[in-house]
Amino acid sequence: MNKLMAGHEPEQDLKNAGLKATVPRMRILEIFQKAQESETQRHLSAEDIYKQLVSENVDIGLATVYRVLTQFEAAGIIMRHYFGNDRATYEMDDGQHHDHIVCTRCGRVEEFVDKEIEKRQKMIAEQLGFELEGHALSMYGICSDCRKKKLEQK
Amino acid sequence: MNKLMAGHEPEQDLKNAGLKATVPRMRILEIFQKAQESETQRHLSAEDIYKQLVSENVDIGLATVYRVLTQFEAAGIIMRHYFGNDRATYEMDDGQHHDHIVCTRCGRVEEFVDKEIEKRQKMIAEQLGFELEGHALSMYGICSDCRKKKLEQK
DNA sequence: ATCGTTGCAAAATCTTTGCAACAGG
DNA sequence: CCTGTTGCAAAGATTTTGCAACGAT
Repeated sequence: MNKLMAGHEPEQDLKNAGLKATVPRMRILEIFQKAQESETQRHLSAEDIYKQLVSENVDIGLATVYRVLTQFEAAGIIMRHYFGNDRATYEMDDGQHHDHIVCTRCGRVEEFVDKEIEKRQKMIAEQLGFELEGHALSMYGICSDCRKKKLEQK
Repeated sequence: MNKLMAGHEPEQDLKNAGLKATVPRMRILEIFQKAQESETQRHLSAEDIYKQLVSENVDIGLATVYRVLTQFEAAGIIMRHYFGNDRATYEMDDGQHHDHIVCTRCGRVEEFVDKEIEKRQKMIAEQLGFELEGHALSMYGICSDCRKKKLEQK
């Protein structure tokens, strides 16, 4: 029960973030921690989380999920992304910036960082007279699995 | 009244795109053509267009604006972007791909292209096993005008 | 006991759709 | 004319908010 366990002790993690350790917040944080460890599905929407909680017989409202997500984002526990255009998805914020490539068939998301791209972005912002605050780079394509399926169908 | 005037003859442009030249479509296309020439405000939302038409005493419904925008996008006349997260904005599609940097203070949008970034994106997609279909790179920052204002306030 | 938190329902926002009236070719 | 198009109103989808009840300390 020490700080080294951070990341697996929802109650302590919440208190460290200055948030009361309530049932909804702990359950939601657990879902993110579990998702973080999984190969796929690190990115969850409010609806995803709500459905999972309901299926676990947790009595919760969708509004609460939204409120908790907002609080977690403000606390730097999670990050919000808008991939398509419609719904927001969230993933744990490990402090390391990264960009995404999203499969347009199955929705799978892979993450990457490219120092060269980051460097050129800074340069371009400077040239255009902007003080760069952030950026969002999302690429869209067909992942290896879906490409295989595509070939099999032919 | 010839093809060389394309870009300034809404009626002909619409027919070329396979769309009937109706009043709403012509008015909306004109708005985009005018916006295209302006230094600022090349990016318009459905609401922007609707308000402008209403202010010009054109009898039109917001639903029609949305329908026309969808048709124009399908016809390759305009491109849709999602900068923030909430509303979509559109700009004329000149056929040349470009990315955007958006001022977080005043909403001003500048466009740019960087061959090196494009090249590395292709490379990364390949490494991750994706067949790249597209990408969206938006940077966010404070533009030169807003930086000046910021300094004056201090 | 206190003050933040929750669930519910209602509202807000942006966008799409059903439908009868209308208009372009 | 005939079919596509429009305006209006209503529905959808996602997210936010008001409020009274509830719960952690």
